[in-house]
Amino acid sequence: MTNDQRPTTNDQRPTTNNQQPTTIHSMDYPFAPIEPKWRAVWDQTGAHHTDLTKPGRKFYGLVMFSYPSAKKLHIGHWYNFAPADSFFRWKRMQGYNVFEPMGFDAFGLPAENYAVARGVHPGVTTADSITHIREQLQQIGAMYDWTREVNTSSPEYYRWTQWIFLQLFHRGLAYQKQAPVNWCPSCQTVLANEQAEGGSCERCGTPVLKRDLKQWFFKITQYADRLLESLSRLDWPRKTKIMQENWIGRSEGAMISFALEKLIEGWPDPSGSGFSYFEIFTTRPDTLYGVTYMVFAPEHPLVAEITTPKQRGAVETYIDSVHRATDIERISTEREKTGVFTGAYATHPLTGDRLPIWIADYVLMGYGTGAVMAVPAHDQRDFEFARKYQLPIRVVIQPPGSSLDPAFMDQAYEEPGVMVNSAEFNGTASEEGKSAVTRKLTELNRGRQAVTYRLRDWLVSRQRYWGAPIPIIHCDVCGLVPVPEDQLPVRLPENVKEFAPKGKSPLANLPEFMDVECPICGLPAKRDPDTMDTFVDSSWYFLRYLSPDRDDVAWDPEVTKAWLPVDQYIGGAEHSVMHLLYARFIIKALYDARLVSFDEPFTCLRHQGIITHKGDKMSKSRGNVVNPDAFVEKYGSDVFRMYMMFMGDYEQGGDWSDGGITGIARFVNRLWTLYLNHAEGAEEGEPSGDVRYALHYTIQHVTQDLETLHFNTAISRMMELLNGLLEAAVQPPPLSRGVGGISSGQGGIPGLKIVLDTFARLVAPFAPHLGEELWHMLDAKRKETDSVFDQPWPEYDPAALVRDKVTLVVQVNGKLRDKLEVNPDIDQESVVALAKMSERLTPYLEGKQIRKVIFVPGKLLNLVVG
RNA sequence: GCGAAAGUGGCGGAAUUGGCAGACGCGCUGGUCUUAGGAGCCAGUCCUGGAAACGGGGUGGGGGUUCAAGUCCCCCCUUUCGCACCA
Repeated sequence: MTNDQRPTTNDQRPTTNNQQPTTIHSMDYPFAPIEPKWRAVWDQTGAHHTDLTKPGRKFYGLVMFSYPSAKKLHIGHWYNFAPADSFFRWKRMQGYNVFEPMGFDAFGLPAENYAVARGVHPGVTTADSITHIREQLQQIGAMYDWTREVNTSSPEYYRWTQWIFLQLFHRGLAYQKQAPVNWCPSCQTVLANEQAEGGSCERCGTPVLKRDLKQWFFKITQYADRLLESLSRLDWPRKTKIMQENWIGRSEGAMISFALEKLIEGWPDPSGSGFSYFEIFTTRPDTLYGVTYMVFAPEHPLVAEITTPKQRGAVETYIDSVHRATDIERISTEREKTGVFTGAYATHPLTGDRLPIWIADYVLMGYGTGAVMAVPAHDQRDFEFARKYQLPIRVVIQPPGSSLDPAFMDQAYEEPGVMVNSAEFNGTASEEGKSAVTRKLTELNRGRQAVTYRLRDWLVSRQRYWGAPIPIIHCDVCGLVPVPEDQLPVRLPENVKEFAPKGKSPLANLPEFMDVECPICGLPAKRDPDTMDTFVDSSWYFLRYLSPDRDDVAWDPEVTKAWLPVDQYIGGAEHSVMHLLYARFIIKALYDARLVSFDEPFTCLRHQGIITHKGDKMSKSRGNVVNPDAFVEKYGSDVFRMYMMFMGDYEQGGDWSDGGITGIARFVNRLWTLYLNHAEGAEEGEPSGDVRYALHYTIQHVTQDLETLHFNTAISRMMELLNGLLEAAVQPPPLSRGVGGISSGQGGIPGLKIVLDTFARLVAPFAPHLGEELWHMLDAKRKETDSVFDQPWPEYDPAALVRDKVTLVVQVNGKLRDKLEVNPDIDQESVVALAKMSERLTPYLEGKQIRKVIFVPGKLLNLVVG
């Protein structure tokens, strides 16, 4: 960015006498009548109703739908929705057929907790909230196609959520299993792993407990590799992709079989040796010779089988204490590792050594096989444990150029090195050793190459009322029986009195809900009392937006094929893992079932930043919540939304301050005043000179900035244009002013009409009501039903951006010493000649030798002298 | 501990490929109009010396590369976010 390109800078302008404005009537932009007027017109003309049967150049613009957990739309919603709408409106003016839907993620704990707190049925409070929020949403003036609104808590919607569950069930992707799961004692329900990050409930912050319960899972782990692999095809923030990668947590290594010293029923004995085998996963098969003991997770099913009578008491006491600990305590890395010996031994697959088997809480049942080989010399956790319980430490990887003595080690050596004490592998580099050892184990049928993931299956059942009932019937004879599709939806009973959480689903206490006939055998059977995780609802809402009224299918295949995937998805980064990963999984599963023709739902994703207030996240408890309504009422919706865009980088977020909004209000007033005074009778014809340059400069930059969601700088560029126009229109400046300014050379501005028409179109996506109003002010013949949003987005003419004079910076020894007004394609020789003549440069050049000349055409000359 | 991003005036924030640091806005100062001004308009506003012209310094700290560094490299500090015994 160089000054000479700035349309409004005029640093060489001579001071002029103050000339009083003659035509400016200062008055405030009357948003109060104007904004509702245009909203009514848009409603009337169906301006925001997208004809989905004629996609044309389609553009599916999506924001994360709102969560009616309270009655109010908060500033975070505005910050997500309003700038996103500006982007989508711009797309529309670029000629895209834009579809911008809105709906309500109305099921779930927050909505239910809100209802419970007030003793009212969640259906009532939700409907109430939706009514209020919809009104507030309408104030934004966004292009929402309200004819396609969805509400995930309506039977018309959750019927199809249940249908999707059944599709997964039929494909073996929805299954029930008994497992230690996260239990939130406050919400009285189980949670998915993603919702219990760090051991606390994602909703209420309560530490979660482990409970062994039978629950429904979606087999997302089956898609781990594909979820990982197709990330590379997505235009998503790098950070979001990394988070998903980390969450999936692929790691390569080996599965290795260790023999027990006895035979246990149900456990493999492939060699018929009379001993059972168990597997462990390791990423370091090269350290296999350094194993000195084995560790099982306390929950490991073999523990009960192998524990010797002598150790039984200690083992049981230990397991008990582990179960009482919350996950927070258990996973804290601060805490010293604890464990206990089981009395049992395993046999090393290569050396035949006896290895004591311990249980310890640092081994997690949910990862790998729930058992590990312990190599204290080369794994810090094993090292700490071995030191504490005086277990042997055996060095098998030697660091380059030195040797390790276990007696003097104060931490494990985890880096690569050379294998030692490893029989035939001695001297092998550890990296190479990984595959060499795995190969040997494979030959001996005692191991294999393997990949494991951190990702766990998605636990989807919830012991709560306000959700979509799981469409499964439990029959003593037939087992798990899917509810026949023609019987969907399984309606959530409405006349429930006690929906507060009690540890099991409130539905379990309703015989009229629970008791059914088995659809297969006709005998009495029970419904599943649990409801689905809300993230199931939100994993497919973008499909339903396209066919919200269809009661024969979940979505219209033709329309879906034409409109999806979503072209631009905008929402909070807090959904980087959960919602976005779940939705990707559901879409891939539906793709495999040939129910959709795309396997990634969101081609391009961006996150808005977070708006803080006084440095903190806004929250009721901090008392720093900014109420958008107050500002909308005072300044109007356009000013409010533009200020949010102007505050800073959209993807960065920022700190709210009341003061700054006046800057935008002034801008809008000044712009409005300009049109008020000049719209009528503005000079026809083509703009020329500096005005033409400034206009095209603005078009270029606003366009570029919108492309990258840099709303703040786009608005700055428009402010510069306005400042320049006001100066030119109000005070015809002397001819001699600097190149940067707008000068007409006469009283008026030639081509002002075109300038104003273009400006109205530029500002329209940012301030839709204002844009519409300004555009209509320009031509009395324009009907109310004509819309600026049906006008083409202005295009800049590169020729208009070519200047006949540019400011060339002259440096001496890298320091700025002069500026020259020159022809842009002037050559080095001429510039040096000009520089030598410059009086300002004389003191720096006199008596010196020019040793080097650096010339950047049209920009800079640097003379190195000495 | 690991991973990612960021640190620029009183404040929010701008600055293609390294090429005029501080655009735009808030706030502040002075002026103007006014019964009044917390409205509008005009001028000024990184720090520092100077009446000015014009100098000197300056993008978290330290070093380096370069004619030239907010931007590239190395070390350090701080903040935010994410993950956190994942074998």
